[in-house]
Amino acid sequence: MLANIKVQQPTETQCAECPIRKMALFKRVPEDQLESTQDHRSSQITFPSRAHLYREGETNDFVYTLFDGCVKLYKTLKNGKIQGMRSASPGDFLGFQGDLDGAMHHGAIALTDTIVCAFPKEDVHRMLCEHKEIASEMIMKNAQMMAFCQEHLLSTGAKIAIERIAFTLIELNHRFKTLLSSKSVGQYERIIELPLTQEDLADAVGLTSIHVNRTLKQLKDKQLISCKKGRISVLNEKELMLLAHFNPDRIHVRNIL
Amino acid sequence: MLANIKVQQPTETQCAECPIRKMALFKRVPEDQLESTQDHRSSQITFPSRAHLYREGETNDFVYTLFDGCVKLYKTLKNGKIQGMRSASPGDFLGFQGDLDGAMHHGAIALTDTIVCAFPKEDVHRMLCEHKEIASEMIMKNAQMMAFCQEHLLSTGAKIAIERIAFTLIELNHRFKTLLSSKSVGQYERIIELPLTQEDLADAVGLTSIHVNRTLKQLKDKQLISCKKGRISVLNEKELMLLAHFNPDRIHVRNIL
DNA sequence: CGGTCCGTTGATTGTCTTCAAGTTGGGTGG
DNA sequence: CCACCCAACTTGAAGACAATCAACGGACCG
Repeated sequence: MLANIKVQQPTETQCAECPIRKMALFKRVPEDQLESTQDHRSSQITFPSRAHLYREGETNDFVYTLFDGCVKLYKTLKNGKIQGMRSASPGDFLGFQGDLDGAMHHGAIALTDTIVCAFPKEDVHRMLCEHKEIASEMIMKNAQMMAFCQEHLLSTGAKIAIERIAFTLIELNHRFKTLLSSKSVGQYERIIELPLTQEDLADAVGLTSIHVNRTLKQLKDKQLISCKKGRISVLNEKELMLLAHFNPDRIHVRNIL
Repeated sequence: MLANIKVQQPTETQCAECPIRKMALFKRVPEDQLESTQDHRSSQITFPSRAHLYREGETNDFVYTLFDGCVKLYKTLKNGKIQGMRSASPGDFLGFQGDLDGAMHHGAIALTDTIVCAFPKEDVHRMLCEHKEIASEMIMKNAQMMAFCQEHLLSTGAKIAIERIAFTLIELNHRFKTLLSSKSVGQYERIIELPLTQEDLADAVGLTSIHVNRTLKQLKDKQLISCKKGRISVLNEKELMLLAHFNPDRIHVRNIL
């Protein structure tokens, strides 16, 4: 469970000042009510890279809003094969599933040092009832996750290796780029280093890391990406988007509720 | 068999009498308020087999609760390849996506003659705000759809052909079985004919229909299934579940909100 | 009776996996 | 500082699995 290495922040960010709130679950909670939502929050917790937030098949008492970092959500088969569900980025809501009290349907492992805001699951029901802004936002977040999951499924089921890999890279790159450009008013690193090992990428796209390695080489030869240990960077977004059949409008959707 | 349980309603079913309401979006709306939700409903609509409820890339003014029948939800790539997202069954909520007014991210085509309850999209916002029971149910339905989509992704990304096919068949069979046993208090056809052509199944699992045909032959040889034109039946659930790595508790989850 | 949709089968090709060995680079402890 | 270690990455060769190409059968329908 939480027994992992967790460190309390010396000073916790207050919800009212939270820089990612505009993309998190409390987006629509009026400023003057934030104090009460904050009561639900048990704490900010940090996880070092490669630590588990929770494990597949085990129960976990918290849900999280990802505050900073990158977290791999994945499932496994009994034969050991892994399928990545999503590389979560700041603002993502983690750990919610239909049977809140049951064993987790997937695992979550930090790809970088990570900070999350934790909420006891027992409060989730109350939060959703008391704040219909949260319920609305939950519906929208879920719709976004659904859109992503379906594009991921399309990618995995109907594209060839190089297209799938291009898709996963360009989607994550696009997501981080949007985040960074909204955080820092000015400019941001034009080239982002995605915190993925080739094996993480292999899990995400449903291929072996060996074949991912060979395919990445093709992409490097075409100057579309660059790699170093545990990092992959997108160099040519336009070409990758074409290769990937990537349309940001299908995934990164503006909310309507 | 599916075709038999469908009853064409000469007069439209009233929400208060709706036999599938307990699994639909209005599950929790108090009896005495049903009249107002009914006002939102524009009509029951029937679609013949192989008609589109809506098409990918086009806009559509309604969302639907599937009342009777089976509907294939799918996406396509520009090269023509199709990936099935889900075979929807009665109680499923269709056509909702984050950008309600935008072009549909997926298409929906009837696999059998189908009856849906249609709701104008412009009322969706109001419905969710006015009835928090609907909002809650929406959140739960979405969690279920998410769980399914993720299992489907796991299946597509990490299993071999025979396992994927077994998974898709046993999952759909299990879903229909649950529906039928709750509809008819007494017994139901023990063997269900799933309304899938081999090509539909191929789309769902991300394989060619030729390879699906060969794999189905293996399953027939093992007496696990039987086929006729446009119908596939599960004969040995237990064996198929093992083959498929299928765990109903991961997908067909009891609600908690 | 011809047409069409769905299913079946064979032969061939190609993508991806598996097995098997390296190599590189960062980190650690002597 | 160097030696060592380990995880991540790289490369080659062989084989498995699924796609493609091609042809045919059978049921249903107008």
